[in-house]
Amino acid sequence: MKLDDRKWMILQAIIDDYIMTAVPVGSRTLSRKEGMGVSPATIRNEMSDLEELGYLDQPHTSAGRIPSMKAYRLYVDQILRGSPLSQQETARIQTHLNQRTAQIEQVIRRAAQALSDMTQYTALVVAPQMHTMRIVRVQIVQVSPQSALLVVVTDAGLVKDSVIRIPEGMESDHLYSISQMLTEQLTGLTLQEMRQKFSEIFKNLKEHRRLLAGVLDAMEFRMAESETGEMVIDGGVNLLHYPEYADVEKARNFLSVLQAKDKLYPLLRKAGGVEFSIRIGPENDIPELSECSLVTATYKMQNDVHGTLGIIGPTRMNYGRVISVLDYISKAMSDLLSGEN
Amino acid sequence: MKLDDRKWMILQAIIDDYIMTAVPVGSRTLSRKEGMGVSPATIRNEMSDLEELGYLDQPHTSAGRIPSMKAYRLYVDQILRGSPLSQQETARIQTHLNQRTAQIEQVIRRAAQALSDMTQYTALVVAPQMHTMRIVRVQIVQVSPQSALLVVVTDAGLVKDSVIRIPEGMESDHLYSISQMLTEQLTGLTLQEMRQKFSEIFKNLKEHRRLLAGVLDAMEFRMAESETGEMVIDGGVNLLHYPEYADVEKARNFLSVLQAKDKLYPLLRKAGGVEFSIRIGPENDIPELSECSLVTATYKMQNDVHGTLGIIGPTRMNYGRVISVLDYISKAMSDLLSGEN
DNA sequence: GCTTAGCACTCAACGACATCGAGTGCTAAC
DNA sequence: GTTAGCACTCGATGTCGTTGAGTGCTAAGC
Repeated sequence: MKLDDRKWMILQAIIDDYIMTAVPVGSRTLSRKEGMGVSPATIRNEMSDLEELGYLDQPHTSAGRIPSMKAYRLYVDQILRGSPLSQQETARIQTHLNQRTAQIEQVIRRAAQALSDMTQYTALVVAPQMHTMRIVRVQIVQVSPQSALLVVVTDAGLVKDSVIRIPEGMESDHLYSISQMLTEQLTGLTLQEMRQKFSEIFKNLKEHRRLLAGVLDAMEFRMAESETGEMVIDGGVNLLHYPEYADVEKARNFLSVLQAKDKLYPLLRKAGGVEFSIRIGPENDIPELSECSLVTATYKMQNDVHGTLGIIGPTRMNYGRVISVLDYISKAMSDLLSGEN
Repeated sequence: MKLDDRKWMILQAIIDDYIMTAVPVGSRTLSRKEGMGVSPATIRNEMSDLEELGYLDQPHTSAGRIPSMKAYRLYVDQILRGSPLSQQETARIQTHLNQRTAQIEQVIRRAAQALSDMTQYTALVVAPQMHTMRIVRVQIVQVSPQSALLVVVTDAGLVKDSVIRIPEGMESDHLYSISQMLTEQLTGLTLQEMRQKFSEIFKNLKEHRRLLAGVLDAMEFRMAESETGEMVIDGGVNLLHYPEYADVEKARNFLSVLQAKDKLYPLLRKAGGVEFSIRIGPENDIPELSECSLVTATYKMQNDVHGTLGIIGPTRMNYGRVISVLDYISKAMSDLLSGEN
């Protein structure tokens, strides 16, 4: 099953060429290439072997060969760890990221922009999952007679806020003491655990039931939101530049999948944790994306909380480069998000 | 220049048909239609007249006619005020909007979803311009030793917040009194006027320069953001369903324009204020959108602050329906946003 | 025994060409 | 003023041969 050196070289050359051109590559083309000191005929023999081994596919009899999914898999496992980025490129990424990025939401959005800009594929970035974080502080700030801002700070340094309604006639001092109490009671709990605790709190503080119900409601809503909502997609249009999507039908399907964030989300989540994950073609479970590959990496915040960022592109994507870019940006994000906030 | 009844009826029939099918309509097709008691030949004569008057175009000699921009203009001016929506439809819109929509950002996002869902075109919604609003309250809430949440409440009921860094060792009480002072000083000012006032404040409170600089910075940033950033687009992919975008090139161009929000923004702004604005084809200034029409409406918040919502679709769009939907949703939004918050 | 030249074969892509049909404009009859 | 009839236009569609890149196989060469 192991490929000898020449087979491997030829396979690599085919993949490289196909990544560039998206056109099936034939023996002549290949033999003309630099450093390939053999005739087309020889290459044909080797290609024939490679096809039998399952590394090459032939769209139709009189066309060249294209790499199979198995070939990409091998290639990717071998190649992993792309060449480092040039000074220029890292600089370009930094200008993306360095634009006043205090809030996480912004960091995420900018990272997605940087990713799609640098790779010309479609970028996905998901925020860290909130329910693994622990509450550090809860504060309710009145902003009008009928509304207040609920601020929740977590141990990952994340600040989430939502406007809630409050019963008319609520006094500011009151809100303050309730905030104190909530902070005291909820500190150290995950948002999940918080839910149980709340029923307890409800019993003790009947008179503020309406207010507390609003608070709980808002927190739950935020959690639910972060199950699917906190994902940024950038550069969906990029893929329309590639011949794979010369057909509007396909283009539309692809873009529709991007729209359905709730389907995409589990895919990204699943890859979380490990440093890099590469899923080629049908390896990802969404049928509409069976002609795409998904490459993901992980970024970290404080206290082991982590999020995922990734690239979707055609299976023939430039894996080396994508990995380099993901590597760099994930590190940059981790630095931005854990050092401070 | 005024069209007699029959010409007008024929023109209308042509437009209706073309809106449905996107195929040039010929005299035979037209004469077969219900209520059109004349022969193809007669219609041909009328069409010939209409073409001379500039209401019809002919893509090529042996094809049917398509309505010109001038025809749409006439049609739209005549038709304005579409038929009201059915019970079912309004219900559908309400399920979109009624999903726990406290914050403006959410109302806007949901409205965009509702718009694109109901029309199957592309929806745009821009937030009200911040710099016309007046400050009602400023509050700084500490969330960690080095950071705080800056909350600004405006007279339109809008709440904007941003995380800012604060000098280490800042006391909570201090932040409170500074908040008080800022509220006092800035109340009633527009965000624009606020800037001048700030230099004054700077002089009086030298010791808190760093903090105040952070506050000013964040407020300015939010303002700048709201110049272009606060626009939501939904259903960009919808247009790919129409034959106008069967060509990927065109589809890509269109989607790219949507990406460039800063170009789109002035277009929407320009239409603000008036109840409805319809710009057909080249009437809007973006060349890439010369085959599209833009229909916009206005929604209101408290104190004369208003935002814009609109639909982009092919010139042959179903104007009647679009206007009905815009009308309904803009009113619903106004209700949601001015009644409360 | 591997490499390569030669050759017959395959097949998508492309262009030329005929056909088809929806649609037009014009004229003459109603 | 309306309509039937007719010749004409022209994009769309389909057929068919041609082209050329590519293959597999065989036999000669190193």
